[in-house]
Amino acid sequence: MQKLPIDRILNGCCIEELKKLPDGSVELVFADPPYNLQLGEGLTRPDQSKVDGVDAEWDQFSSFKAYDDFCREWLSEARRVLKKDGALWVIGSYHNIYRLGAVLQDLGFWIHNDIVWVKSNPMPNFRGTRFTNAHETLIWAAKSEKSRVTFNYHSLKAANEDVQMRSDWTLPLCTGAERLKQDGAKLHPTQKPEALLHRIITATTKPGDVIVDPFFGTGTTGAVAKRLGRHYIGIERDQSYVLAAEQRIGAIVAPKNPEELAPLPAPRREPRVGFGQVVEAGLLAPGTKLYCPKRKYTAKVKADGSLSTPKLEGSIHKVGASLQNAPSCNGWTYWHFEERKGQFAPIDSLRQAIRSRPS
Amino acid sequence: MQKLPIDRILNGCCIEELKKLPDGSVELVFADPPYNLQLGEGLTRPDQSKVDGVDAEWDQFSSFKAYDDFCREWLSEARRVLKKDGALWVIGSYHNIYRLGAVLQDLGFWIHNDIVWVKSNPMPNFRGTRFTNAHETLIWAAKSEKSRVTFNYHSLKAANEDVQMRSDWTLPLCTGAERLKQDGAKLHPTQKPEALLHRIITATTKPGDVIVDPFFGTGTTGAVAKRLGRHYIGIERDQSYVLAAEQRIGAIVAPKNPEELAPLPAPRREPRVGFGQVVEAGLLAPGTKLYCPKRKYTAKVKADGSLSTPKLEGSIHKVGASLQNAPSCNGWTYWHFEERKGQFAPIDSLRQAIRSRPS
DNA sequence: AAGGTCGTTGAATCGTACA
DNA sequence: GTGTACGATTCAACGACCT
Repeated sequence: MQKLPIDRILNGCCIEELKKLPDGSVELVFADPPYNLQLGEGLTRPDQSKVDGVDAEWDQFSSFKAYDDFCREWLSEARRVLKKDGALWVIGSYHNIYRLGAVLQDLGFWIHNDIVWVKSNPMPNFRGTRFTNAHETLIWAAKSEKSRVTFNYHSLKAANEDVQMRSDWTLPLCTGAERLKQDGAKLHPTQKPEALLHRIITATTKPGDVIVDPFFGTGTTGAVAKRLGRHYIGIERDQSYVLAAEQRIGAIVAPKNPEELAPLPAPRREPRVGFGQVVEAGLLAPGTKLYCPKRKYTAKVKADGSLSTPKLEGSIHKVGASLQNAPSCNGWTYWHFEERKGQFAPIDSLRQAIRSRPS
Repeated sequence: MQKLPIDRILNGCCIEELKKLPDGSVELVFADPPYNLQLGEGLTRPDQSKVDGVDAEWDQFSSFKAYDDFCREWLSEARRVLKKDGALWVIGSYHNIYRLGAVLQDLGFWIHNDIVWVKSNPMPNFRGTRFTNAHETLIWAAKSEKSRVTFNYHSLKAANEDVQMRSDWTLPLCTGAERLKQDGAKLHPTQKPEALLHRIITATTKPGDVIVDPFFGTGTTGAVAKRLGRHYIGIERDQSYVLAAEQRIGAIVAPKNPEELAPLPAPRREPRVGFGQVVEAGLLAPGTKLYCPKRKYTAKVKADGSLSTPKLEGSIHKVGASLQNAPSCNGWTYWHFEERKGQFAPIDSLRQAIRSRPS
């Protein structure tokens, strides 16, 4: 049996290189496989600039079946390489995550959680045709139903203000100085933020564990693993990525006392409360009349969470601004509803009610 | 072909009852399918043999296959029943959503978004072995890639503080008075909050549309549909749920004023005004100079409502696109005229002036 | 120095009405 | 059905540059 190529990057195809690794030899696999995006013609922003989309050859598959076959192959090898109590993380979007999830269940992996990476700064939908694609999905699965996987529950809870870490993680994209660049352009189209790997590794591995990443890219997994006192084995077929990753990881100093490394707390963004939620929650019925502070103007609540007057329609803010001929208006404090006969309250009180709902 | 059983609950198996509905007859399917099929009890293999649990892995595969077969059957019927531009929503957790997603993709449904329902008050994980399961996943998919589905973009934006609605929705569980009870116990184990259905229905249907829910349960879909001026067809095999749903929906008063239900119209639904009309109306004299936003390019207004530069002639859109070397251009917002000395305004403001003229 | 403005960018399955 | 022309459409974060 081969010796495990610890803390090295193997330059080659993920399936072939996985096949060279011995059975039951590693604690964790983290995988960020191709998403099979199948993008159409070039997308432009409203200002006519072009979106730098993912058009790499490695992301193209001819059919769902071709993609499924690919997944089945590398996931089988990943499962073989895992120790009995080992675990797997995969990340994907709606394009591929249902394929991945179904295949890994078929192979006997046992899902513990799926995790939603809620992006604090996603790319908007430029054409106004869909919801902003603001999240990606991760699956955390054990090698089998009987595996007793590592889960550092207490350190996660302690790091998270003594409440259990939830399945929704709000984190920003990988931008700024963290993003690897070459001649000013991003080196890799889909580099993941280190904070994401930090949380995964501190949650589900112990110091000294070995983590295999079969789609190593620019080596985020290796960088975070080294910083956290874990070992990595990277597999990457593009040599320019291998070189960049080696340089990146080489600059990182491994810690002296990995046991002391705490997981990242999970700050939860205060969710935006829109007027639509007030209507959805049944706090104001469609058709209810709203009044401006001096009762001079009125508007009607619509079922979709907009306001209407005989001449105007739009958000609580836009309609308020138009009526006053002002550039802007805070609709929450401008619009009032009749709470009791002759008693008016600003609709902001209803937003407060939503914010303080059971949690 | 049968008449559509509008605003009724059909007491029976979802597949059999769906089969009775005519082809291409409804705008939306919302489905909250059961996913306890793989949990041992009540599970039968496709061949109806007993599960003995000796061969755990084969057994698991067999149970996934049974669930997939079930999904394929009801999703096929759901797709058949949908109009050409119809759409489907399904909700699930990690137990079943990967099966559902993969099957619906295989059947030709075209995913537009997946949506994460982030629960503001989830049940904690009592044993401390996993992350708190704090979300469920919804998939919004069109009948096919070519479908032009309903998406009330402007309603959603107005309801959400004038920013695009994202794919992560934070909403509380269905609790309190909204939760149907019987002798103090919850009547249905997985009753969904009305706010969730409210957002789905206002986002992706128009008033008067027909919504089929093949797993009707206690009728949340029907209740919200009725309140929003949409029609429903519920299918439910448990008669006690049917009775509860009928009572619940019967107590709801359908809205009187359709204008309160209408989605915010897109600006483009306003009557089309050509640039020629601006010139005809004398709002811009032939020969007037127009400027691009950065004042880099200029063009002259011609009497026939076209633009000219020394090298180019054509519509406001074509000339703008050519100058920028862009595939397309909205001339209304690209071209500016000098309103007062040093003050520029887009020519779109002149179109607005024409639209708001008394006619 | 602190603060404001402007420009850039990120895993994206991103039109439609009319002739 | 198909081709053509109109014309609708973006949020948050970060860095550069200016006042």
